[in-house]
Amino acid sequence: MPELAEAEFYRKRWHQAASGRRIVAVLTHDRARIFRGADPAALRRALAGARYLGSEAAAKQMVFRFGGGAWLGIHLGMSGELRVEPAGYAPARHDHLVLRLARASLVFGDPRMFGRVQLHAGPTAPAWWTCIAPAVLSPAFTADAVAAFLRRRARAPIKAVLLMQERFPGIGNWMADEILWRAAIHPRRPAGSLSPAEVRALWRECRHVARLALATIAGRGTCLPRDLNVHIPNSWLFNHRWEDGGRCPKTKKLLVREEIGGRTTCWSPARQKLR
DNA sequence: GTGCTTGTTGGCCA
DNA sequence: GTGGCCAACAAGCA
Repeated sequence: MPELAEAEFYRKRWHQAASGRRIVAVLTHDRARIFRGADPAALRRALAGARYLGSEAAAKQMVFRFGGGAWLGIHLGMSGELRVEPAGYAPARHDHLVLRLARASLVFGDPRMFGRVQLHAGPTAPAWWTCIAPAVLSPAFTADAVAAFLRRRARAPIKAVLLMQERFPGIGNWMADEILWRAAIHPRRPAGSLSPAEVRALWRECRHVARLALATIAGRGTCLPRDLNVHIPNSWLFNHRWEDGGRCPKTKKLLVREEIGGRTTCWSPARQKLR
C-alpha cells in the first residue's frame, strides 16, 4: 500500500534496525526490473561496508543515506515492501535487494516490480530526491497553488488530477477517494469546474487525510500492511470502499465503484454530486 | 481460465 | 508545446 503514509511506515522499520549500524554485505537480484534505474554492481560497491546515517520519506519514496556519500533511493511501486529479517536470512523469490547488517537483514521485496531502486554518490542530495514536489503538509502546499494547478488541468476529472504527483506527492488511489469523499466532490467533476469553496475544501481535506494517514499508519511500529484496515476507523471511506454493497459511513447509502482516470474509484452518490 | 489490484511512464492524438 | 487518455509493465489473488 505504498502511499505517503506507508512510505514513512517502511522507512521507520528499516531505520530502527539500521540505526548506528554498518552494512556488511549486499545481495541483489541483478536482473530484477527494480534495478532499471541503478546498476546493481555499483550499488554493491557503494553500500558494502558503509555505515547508515539517516533517512527520509517523501511522497511514495524513501532515501537512505550511508557513509561515503551514498544515497539509496527506494520507490515501492504497487507491491513493494521493506522488511527486517534475521542476519542469515535467505532471500525469497521476490526479495531483490538485501542489506546484511551484523544482526539483521534489511530486505526490499517486490513481486510486481513496479518499484525501483536508485543510487547516488556525492555530498548533496540527488535530483531524483530534491525534485519531489513540496509535501502536502508543508507550508508550500497552499490553497492558491492547488487552485492554480486545477485551472491548468481544468478539463481532466478531479480524481485523475489528485493522482498527479507533481502537485499532490504521495497521494494514491485510496487517499484520493478518501479526500474527495470528505470534501463532498464527485470524482468525475472536471477540475476546472470546482467553486473556490470546493477548491479550498479539497486543499483542506488533502492535508487532513495526509495527517490522519500518517498518524494512523506510520505511527504503528511494526504492524504489517495487510493489517492496516484494522487500525483505520470505520468512519473512513477506506474500510468500505472494496466491499460489495458497502455503505457510505456518513449517509448510510450505497457506495458506487467505477473506473475514472484509469483507476477504480469509489464514491458516495448521495454525498458527491456531479453538479 | 477470467478479471481484478495500493503506481508510473511513454506514446499517441487533439 | 500542452494537456488528456490509455496501454504496458509483472505477479498474485479470488
